[in-house]
Amino acid sequence: MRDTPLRLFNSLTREIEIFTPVQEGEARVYTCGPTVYNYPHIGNMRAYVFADVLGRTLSWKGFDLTHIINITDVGHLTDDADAGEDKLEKAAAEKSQSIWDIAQHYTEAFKADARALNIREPAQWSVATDYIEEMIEFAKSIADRHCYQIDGGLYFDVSTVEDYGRLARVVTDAKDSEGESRIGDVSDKRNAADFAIWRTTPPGETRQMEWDSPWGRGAPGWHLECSVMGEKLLGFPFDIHTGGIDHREIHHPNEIAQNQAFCGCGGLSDARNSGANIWMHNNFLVERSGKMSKSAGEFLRLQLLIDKGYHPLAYRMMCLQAHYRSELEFSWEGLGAALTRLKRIVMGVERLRENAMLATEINDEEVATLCAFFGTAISDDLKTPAVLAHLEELIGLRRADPSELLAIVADMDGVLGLDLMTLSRSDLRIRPKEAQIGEEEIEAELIRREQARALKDFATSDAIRASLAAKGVEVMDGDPLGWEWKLQ
RNA sequence: GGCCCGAUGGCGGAGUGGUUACGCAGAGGACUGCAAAUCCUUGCACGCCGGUUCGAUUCCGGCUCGGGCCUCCA
Repeated sequence: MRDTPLRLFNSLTREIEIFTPVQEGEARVYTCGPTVYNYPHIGNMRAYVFADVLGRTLSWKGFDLTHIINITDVGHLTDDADAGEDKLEKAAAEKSQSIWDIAQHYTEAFKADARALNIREPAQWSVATDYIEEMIEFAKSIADRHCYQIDGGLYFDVSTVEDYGRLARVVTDAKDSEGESRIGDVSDKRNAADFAIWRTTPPGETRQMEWDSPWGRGAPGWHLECSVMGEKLLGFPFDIHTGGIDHREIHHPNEIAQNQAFCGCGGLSDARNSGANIWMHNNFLVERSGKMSKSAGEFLRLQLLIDKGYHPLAYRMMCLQAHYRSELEFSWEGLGAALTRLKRIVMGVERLRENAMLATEINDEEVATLCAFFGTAISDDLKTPAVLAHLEELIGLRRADPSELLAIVADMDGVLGLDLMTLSRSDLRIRPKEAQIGEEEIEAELIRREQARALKDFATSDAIRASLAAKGVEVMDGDPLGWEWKLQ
């Protein structure tokens, strides 16, 4: 099962390809990380759950994984590519805090969410502002042949590389900015798609984050950091570059163009010229009102789910139930369904651990078949929905040795990352922040109720149950926990 | 205006040229004083119109609807 060839969808070729590492036995992966000017919403986190499953799968298959996730703490603008304020500068101004404090705060918030979702620590969280010198060096090396300077700074001329925009499948006539494009001020760029490599600070202004460069004092363009850190930390070409599907259209084509310029590479019919062999993109988490957006004001944070009582891994389960390339619809009902599913799996694992299911006759064939299915599913472009189905069937097998099943579950969970071996039923108890009654009080009431039941005073016991129900507590006599908060 | 994607049962979400995963919800059963929880079993679907085919949910065309991108965004 481990040696089933790993097949992954490459956005660059739009085809499923067999993963073949650049370096035998190694896997080097770069994931576009968050811009830390605000809290991440759960849609943002889907990208890292996906990248984590990819990384876990590579590890599970025995590759020596080097995973880089960057932290973007400079360079993102609030509106179009040339005119907006830097998001971080803006956030800092609004809170009248140091931009560095802002970045630090939201970086920690992001990492906390990642931990809560069981996203493994990458080999390195690479921070953009730690690589300013390298960015300048990188830019210098491509400036003569691929860039030009205008008022806003140093710009990349996309017509100087072959196959610009292939990843996006955009029929970009670089020379032609006519048509109905809604981009307003295209300033004096040579091509509409040209982008900033280095943005100079306008005369008379000062920014909290700015550096000297051969093109004037200013800050790097957003696309530069990923090229530089990818090259520095992993080397071109590395194996896999991941990110959200939105990056397929602008950020990654630009990054690829920079990479081509840097290594003097030709066209993209050879994927390696892009800097990475495989480009992978996860689709969005959406809600009825449309795509989640940071700029739309309120957004769903992981902490909100936790406050409502959901274990964070319920959200991970929700992600795993859908294929990473499909849009996934978020709803509270759906999250509840994922939590219930996770709970039942965890209870099944607990049952195995207690050896509650004693096998009467062993049928190794069933086990072997399911293991093979698992290997096939995860190797087939990370089909986690199928993996979950196989896992549940496996846990329910009657004619199998529980300890053997347990070992297999542990192995599968190495890929899924749902903490199935350590999570317990009680960990998954719904825990709303806004509970109207304390746990001690509940326990006391339950003792009273048990006493009444012992005396067969069902009127009293039912009254206690009803009064607890009114406070959002559901009594469950047959459950190891005894009681549970109700959702909502 | 341009480019692209999707449309599967009550909800979410897989997959397939012929026997249509799975989860949640629902139903029935076991258990329970009852209920809940749990376990077992189980009903329910492939947007519309054509075409290809012995046969299409699956392939092709059109239509309708929904969504995304073209501007920062996972």
